[in-house]
Amino acid sequence: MPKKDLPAISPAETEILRLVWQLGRATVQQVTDALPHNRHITYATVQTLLRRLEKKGYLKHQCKSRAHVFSAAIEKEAVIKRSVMDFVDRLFAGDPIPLVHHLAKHGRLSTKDINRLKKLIDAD
Amino acid sequence: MPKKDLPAISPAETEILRLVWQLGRATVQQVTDALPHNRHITYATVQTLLRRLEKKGYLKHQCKSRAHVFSAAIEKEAVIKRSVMDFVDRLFAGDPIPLVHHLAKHGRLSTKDINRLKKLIDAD
DNA sequence: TGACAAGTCGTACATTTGTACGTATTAACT
DNA sequence: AGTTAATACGTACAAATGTACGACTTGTCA
Repeated sequence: MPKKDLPAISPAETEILRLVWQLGRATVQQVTDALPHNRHITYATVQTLLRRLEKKGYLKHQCKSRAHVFSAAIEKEAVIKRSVMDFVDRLFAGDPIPLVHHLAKHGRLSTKDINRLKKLIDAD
Repeated sequence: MPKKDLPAISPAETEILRLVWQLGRATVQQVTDALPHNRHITYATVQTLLRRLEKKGYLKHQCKSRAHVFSAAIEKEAVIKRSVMDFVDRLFAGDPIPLVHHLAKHGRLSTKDINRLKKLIDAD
């Protein structure tokens, strides 16, 4: 059983963590390059965030020549689960329906998406 | 047109703001009483959070005798919209599908809910 | 009319967060 | 072997955050 009490993760850290998940494994440079173009933080900042994520237990790294290659230290699913739950609790008192409803209403979820989801659920 | 650049809202503040929305209008005491029982922060803390929310422009208050009665100063929908968008951007690169999928997979959304949502969307 | 309870207001303070600089180190190329 | 380009590491620091205390104020009730 993995540790249950991970330190909280801040918004900026979350953003960086997601990039590492997306890249699978990545150096500071690669994460920096993967930032959205409208997001302006320096290499050094990304580095700090990665270090903090590692200290908190979310990431680990191995050395590939001079550079550190970061990758997930704990299951992405677990992190997402907690993040989503926290978010839904805070903003929607724990009820996810209004959240999904909101997404649907604001054009972020199409009827097609809904059908897709239905299939996903039925497949369980 | 209302102000577009509201100061960011912190997690603890979000929690309190939601309670005010839920209560409609409420005193510090009422918000404190409305906290989940496992949530242990004092009256004074709630008060500080409410004050900050007001300074940031999310709440306003009127005086009812000795007590301040707080209520929303800007549309709840707008706040939720921004919060959800930020959250989805950070954790899911802006794609809401994985979020809903996650909710579905973890028993927080039933097939019935999905159907309800479908109706909601179709009704638009 | 004087005490009390309820409430606000100013303030505090340790921690976390966001952002980053400069220095030391080292692989690699000339 | 010396220079360079890349990288980590220690450190910084203002602002935001989470949490709360104590002093002052005032409506209320005996």
